[in-house]
Parts: sequence; structure tokens; C-alpha cells
Amino acid sequence: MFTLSEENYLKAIYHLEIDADKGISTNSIAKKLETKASSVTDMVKKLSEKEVVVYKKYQGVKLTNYGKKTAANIVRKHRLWEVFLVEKLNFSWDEVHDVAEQLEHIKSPKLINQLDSFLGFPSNDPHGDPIPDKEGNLKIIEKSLLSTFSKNESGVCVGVDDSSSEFLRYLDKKGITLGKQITVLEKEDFDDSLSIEMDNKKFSISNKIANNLYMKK
Amino acid sequence: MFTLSEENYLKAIYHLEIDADKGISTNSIAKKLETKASSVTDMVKKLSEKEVVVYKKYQGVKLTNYGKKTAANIVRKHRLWEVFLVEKLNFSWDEVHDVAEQLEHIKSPKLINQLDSFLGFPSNDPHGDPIPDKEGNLKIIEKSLLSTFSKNESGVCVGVDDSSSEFLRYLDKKGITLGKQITVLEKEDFDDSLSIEMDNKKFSISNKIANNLYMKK
DNA sequence: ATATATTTTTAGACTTGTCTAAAAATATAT
DNA sequence: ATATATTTTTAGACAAGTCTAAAAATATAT
Repeated sequence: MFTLSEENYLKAIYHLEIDADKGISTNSIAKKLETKASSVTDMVKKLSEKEVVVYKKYQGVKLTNYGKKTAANIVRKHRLWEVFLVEKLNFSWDEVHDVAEQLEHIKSPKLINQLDSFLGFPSNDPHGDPIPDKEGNLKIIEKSLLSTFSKNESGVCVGVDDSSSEFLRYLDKKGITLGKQITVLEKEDFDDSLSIEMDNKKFSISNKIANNLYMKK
Repeated sequence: MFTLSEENYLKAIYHLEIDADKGISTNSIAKKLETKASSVTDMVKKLSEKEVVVYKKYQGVKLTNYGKKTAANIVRKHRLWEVFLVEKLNFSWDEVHDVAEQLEHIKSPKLINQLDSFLGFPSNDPHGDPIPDKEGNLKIIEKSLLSTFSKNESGVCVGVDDSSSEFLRYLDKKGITLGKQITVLEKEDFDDSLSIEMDNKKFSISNKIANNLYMKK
């Protein structure tokens, strides 16, 4: 069994490992959890004791298989709760994160399995992120940032990189939601902004936005 | 804002105050929370600092209005989650307690209000206990223990006193659920057991059982 | 390759919530 | 009313998780 704090560390390391394949540095964990490097060192030793990470001084950490599975289960809970909040309790996608952050720590296998079934076994959360299965496996889908599209390319919005309230509310304002078909009409060289077409309407978005939108071609 | 531990103390004191009207003793809190009297003294001082209880050395504690409201809100959350687990996730009434004990500490007013609405604003939890409203008010209903019924008296089961799994599973086995009409046919003097009629069937139950069943006449 | 900067770890301290053992206050019994 | 028992509080300790400041290791730059 893991404490709330241990679970948060596991989840942070899990997320960091997804984009970086090498050992995860003490500092990167500290940054992600908004804590101090010294605290990370302390905790990492405990996690190593519990055999969820491999840790060698000054070399960073790496999740063991057991650690990966444990972390994936926390992420699974987080994302299922997010679906619940949006689908059943009328939360909008920019409001779910903080609550799911609490709910993910509830311990009850029955609860999460029943919730999964109640929600119809969803495969993605409200931000398009995949929900790990019971064994902790993630189905990675082919996706690319809208900012990488070239002129006249077209695709469907399947996810967001940044899940901050500000960004999500901006998307709401523009009518950009998961499932929307978007076509790049023009790329501006000087600021990398894009002219796009969506719902038969044309408008332009900045590079910063395009750089946070995942598309399926 | 209150810590998990503080919330548990508040809830314990709240429940103890419901049947005892005087100051709640250190020992009774310790017993309820399965902790030591010295720990209770420590915590009670903190709660007193936070103005949720009035505490005088050796005199026990009493919730302030603010404390009562805070505690009622935790109970409200607990009972709403219990309804959710039974009605939506197919938990049986003997399985909900431990999970609700965790869920009651989730902090999000929107969550609990939406949950309330999603459940259709229930007034009682799966054990028949009333759910406090947003202001912390409890609607106390008129109810009496089946053990106090006299011969030929009849009523509807509206709650249980003991919510232990063992007791609830016994009731399931006998088919006794909330809403069932029960008539006392006979009272045995030597062991205070009752012969009752329910669903056109006659059977007998011990005094211990009758002493844990709340009825509405 | 050596000096400098950065990262990581260690050492020691602090907070929260708990405990044991002993002291103090209150309650009970004869 | 005095002795005895019970309850409550205090004092001091401990574990978990965090922090600051200093030391040690590693990385970077010229």
C-alpha cells in the first residue's frame, strides 16, 4: 500500500518517463511536484526500498515494472474520474483536474471497476488522453501537433497537450473540441500562426495554440 | 480548511453528540476513533483553537455552531456517496461504508452539489439515515426500535442502528430491507425474541436483531 | 585540463499526528 | 470523609514528510 505522497511521486515519475526515456532526474521531479530536490531524494529512497523504482545516487530513477503498473493504476483512476465528472456531473473539461487529483487516491478496486463499467468502459478522458486498462497497459494512438501540419493538411482534434484551465477555456470560446475536423489553409512565416477552417468557418490561431493541439490525420 | 484527521474527530464528536446531550468525554472519542485518550486531548486543543469545539480541561468538548455545520457537511458527503455507490455502482448496503469513509474527505463544493442533483436529491442513505442539507440541517424522522413494539403492532422498516456488514448481511438473508412492512405476532418473555410477519411469511427474530431495526409506525 | 556552474545528496531542523508513562484531577465506594 | 479507582492531561518520544544550508558529485566552458 502506498501513501498519498508516494502515489504522487509515482505518478510524476510515470508522466516524466513517457516523454523522456532515460533516468528521471531529481530536479525534474522536484519541478513537476513543486517541491525541493532534497525532498525528492528522501522520497526516492523510500520508493526504492519499496521496489517501485530503481535508484542509484546521482543517476536519477526509473520505474520498475511493478512501479509502472502501480502508477498506471493511479492514472487510470484519475482519468476515469474525469470522465465521470464531465459525463455524469456536468463538469466542463477545464474544471475536472483538481477534483480528479483527489479522487485518484481513493482505494477500492471494486469502486474503480464498477465506475469503469458505469461509464461504458471509456478509452479516453475528456482531454483525449488514453485510459490505462486494469493491467496498466496504455493504447498509444497516432497523433501529431497541429503546428506540424503543412498547408492544406486536414485532421481531427484528438487531444490537448496543455490541460490548463486558461487554454481549455480559450478552446471552448473558439468552439474547438475533441472530434472537430480542422484544415490548415495558410501558415504565416513571421509568427507561425495558422489560418484554419473548422465548421465551415475560417479563422486564425497562434502557434502557441497549434502547438498544444493533438490531431489525427 | 481541515485536515483528514481533524475531519474524523469532528465527525466522531458530531455522532456522539446526537445521542448524548452533555459534553463529550475524551474517552468516548478515543473509543470511537480507536485511538488513545492522550491523542484526543492533543487534537481537541487544536479543534478548540480553530473554534469548532468548546473545550475546558476535564470537562469534555461540545461542538460550536460552526463545528456542527462543518461536521454535518462531512456526514452529508458520506451519505450522498453511499447512495451513489448503491444506486449507481451496484454496491450492496454492507459494502459502502469503508469507501464512503474515504470519499467523504474529497473537497469540492461543486462535486457534492452536482452529485446530490445527479442522485435526485435523496433524503436518506441506504441504511435509512437522513442526509443533512447544504446548511447542515437534519430532518429527524419519528422512528422506534422494533424491540419496543407490542404484540400486534405493525410498522415499516426505515433504518438500522448497527450498520456492520454482518448485521446487514443477516438482514439480506432474511429479506428484511428498508420499506418492508413488519407485524409483531408474538413476544417471547424468556428471551425477548419476536415472532413477526413480513411478506405474508411468519418467522422469528432475536431481540438483538429487533433492537437494531428502526420502524415507523 | 582546470575552473566554474549546476545538480544532487546529506545533515539537521520543524510540523502533524500519534504513542507511552507518569502526574493531576475527578469520580466512586465504603 | 477518606481511600481507591478512573479519567484526563502533561511531558517527552517517534515516524512521515517536508524544508534550509552546506557538502559532495557531476557537468560545462574556456
